[in-house]
Amino acid sequence: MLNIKDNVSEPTQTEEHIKQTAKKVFFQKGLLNATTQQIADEAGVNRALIHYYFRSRDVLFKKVLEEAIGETRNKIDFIFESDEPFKSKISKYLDVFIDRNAEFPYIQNFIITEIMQDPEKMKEYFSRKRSHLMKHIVPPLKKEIEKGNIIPIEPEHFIVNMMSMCSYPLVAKPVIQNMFSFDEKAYKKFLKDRKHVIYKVLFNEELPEQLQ
Amino acid sequence: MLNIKDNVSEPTQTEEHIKQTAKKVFFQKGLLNATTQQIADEAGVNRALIHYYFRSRDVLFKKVLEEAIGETRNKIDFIFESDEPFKSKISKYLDVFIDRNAEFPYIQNFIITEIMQDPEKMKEYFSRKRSHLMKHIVPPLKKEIEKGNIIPIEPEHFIVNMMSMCSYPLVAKPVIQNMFSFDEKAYKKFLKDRKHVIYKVLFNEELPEQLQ
DNA sequence: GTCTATAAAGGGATAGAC
DNA sequence: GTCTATCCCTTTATAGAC
Repeated sequence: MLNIKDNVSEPTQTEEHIKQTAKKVFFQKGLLNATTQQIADEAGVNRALIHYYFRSRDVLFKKVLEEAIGETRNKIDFIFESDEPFKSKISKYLDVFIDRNAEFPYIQNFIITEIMQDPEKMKEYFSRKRSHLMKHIVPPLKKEIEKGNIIPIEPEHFIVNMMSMCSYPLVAKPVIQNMFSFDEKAYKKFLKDRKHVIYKVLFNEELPEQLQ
Repeated sequence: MLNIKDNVSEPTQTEEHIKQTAKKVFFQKGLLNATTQQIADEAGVNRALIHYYFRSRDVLFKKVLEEAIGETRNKIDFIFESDEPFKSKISKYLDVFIDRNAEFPYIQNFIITEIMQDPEKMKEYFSRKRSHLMKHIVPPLKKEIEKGNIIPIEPEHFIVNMMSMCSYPLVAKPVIQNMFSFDEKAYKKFLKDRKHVIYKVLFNEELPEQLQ
């Protein structure tokens, strides 16, 4: 009997374990230039196994990055495909975006550095069609502005403001900790407050209790 | 006759040229892991010369980074040591910060990645005393809030909001260009508008004409 | 599937000629 | 000051034993 799984190459436990370890090393630890040896050590496997499963370091890179991007995209699409009010969607988006960036603070750094070294890679990681964020945010934002519920602003600037204020504090964690003499506890507290601060800055009103 | 310059090792033309090239390769091109060969090629000199002038790649790194950080710090200190009104200082700070980030978009990326790989490096790049930004911004910001001129906000969040909205669009240039399908011209126009947008978000009022 | 051994390439650093 | 030649180390990748 023919087993379809033989064709789609069901990942083994070891393969999956290596991938998860690589994700951690690259995006959590920020070791952008981690060697295959480092990843193998961290995963507790022999270095040759990485090549056995992924052929090359580059392929492992791509697999891990695509997976991480895809996960975030799915979460965000799920939020915006619901029929909640716009501000409530944005509130949930802040949660997801902050959480994802807290889990993998170096993923954006990684993307930017990778793309910089070879701009052609952009096309590999992002689809050619217009960003899903644009699609999800621009039309309802314009409507809310027309209705007078949101201070007038170009949608592009609104999106960039939102992403900036979410991403930067997480990406630049060491800089911020140093600047304000934050220990780990103080930094965590600071992050926890960010959601309220960002919501207030974006909409010029307090985050309602039911969205907290 | 004793020449003092012999002691302080006046940089030669070639030495300076290599340093400027390295600055460009690292911070403009974002080639964080540029090899000495790449830098030598870009500068049009022999690779051995880099070692002759700087002994090691690491020393060159540090020199270049310290120089870039120092330049920015001087510009910012100059602004805040004047006796202009607070909002006017912030407006000038936005100019400097956006300009510097536009010139060297990858310097923050570089700092973050370096520090992540060895947190001890933080101490080399930043002085132990409290950040100059804190010193310059926190007291006058509190006063303005008391006077009712600025919407109440924790100074730390104010500073992070400001830095986020300045830095991110420049650091994440390729991401933004892709998301909004911006060509070079559209991206430049977008950046030009940022100053107004950020000022408006920070102070909830339009940027006055005399500060443009 | 997993390991050892080794090939092959790249990159930092230095010695020494000019 | 500048160049060539070379050493040494790291890292990726693969061949082949088990």
